[in-house]
Amino acid sequence: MDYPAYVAALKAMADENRLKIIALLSQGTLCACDILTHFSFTQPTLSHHMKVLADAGIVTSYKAGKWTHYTLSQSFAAAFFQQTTTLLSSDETCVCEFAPATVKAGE
Amino acid sequence: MDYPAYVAALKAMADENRLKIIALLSQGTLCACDILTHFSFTQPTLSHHMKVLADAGIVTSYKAGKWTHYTLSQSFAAAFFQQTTTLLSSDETCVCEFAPATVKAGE
DNA sequence: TTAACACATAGACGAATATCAATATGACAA
DNA sequence: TTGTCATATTGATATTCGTCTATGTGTTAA
Repeated sequence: MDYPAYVAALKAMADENRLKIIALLSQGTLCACDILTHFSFTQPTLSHHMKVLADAGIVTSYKAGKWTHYTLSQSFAAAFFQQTTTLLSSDETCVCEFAPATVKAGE
Repeated sequence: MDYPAYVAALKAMADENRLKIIALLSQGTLCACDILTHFSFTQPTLSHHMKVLADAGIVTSYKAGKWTHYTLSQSFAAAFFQQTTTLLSSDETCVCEFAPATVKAGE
């Protein structure tokens, strides 16, 4: 289990506005100006949120003329499902891989 | 789609230490002292993390003598899977429910 | 070239957060 | 009762984060 990668995705998703952006993009590609019409924050704030989502690999983007188009990454969606399943399924043995710590037997 | 509820879960999960606590608890119930042996932070910090997880409904707890036992909530796991599916599946029409905004047709 | 548009970047500010040391609470044991 | 153990709470600090205004960059149109 790659905890840092999964945490990065969770952090990027853990904002209501970014979550709604993801929901919008799950319907298909949109340009920034179209996304912005659904929210009340400013354009620089949207630009910041899109950068967070792009840095986390959640969305991809390409420029076409004046417009930047954003698309939800399908490989992200697949990886996120996989990691969620790995985390919450009890028949995984990945749990103890992250810290031997000081687990002394019988003490 | 209950965005605030899903965001609350994501925020609580978006910390590497809490994620590892969830992974530990996916194997079964543990007391706070057992969880603590897997980490290098202090006991008050663990207490804080467990409160965050409990407040988000991710874990439940009960006291037995001196020990507090924590268990991963199965209803949380089910709800989280459901919400993740709803968010990332493109054949959902829940996307536009959160903000009519100023989407003027043709302008 | 000049203006308007779409978007990004810089810098600032307040709020939230992760952590710690110190202390409190409550249960059990001697 | 007194001490020890398990856990929670308090208060402080450093960092991160979401948002804003102001400005920069690059594209298209007149």
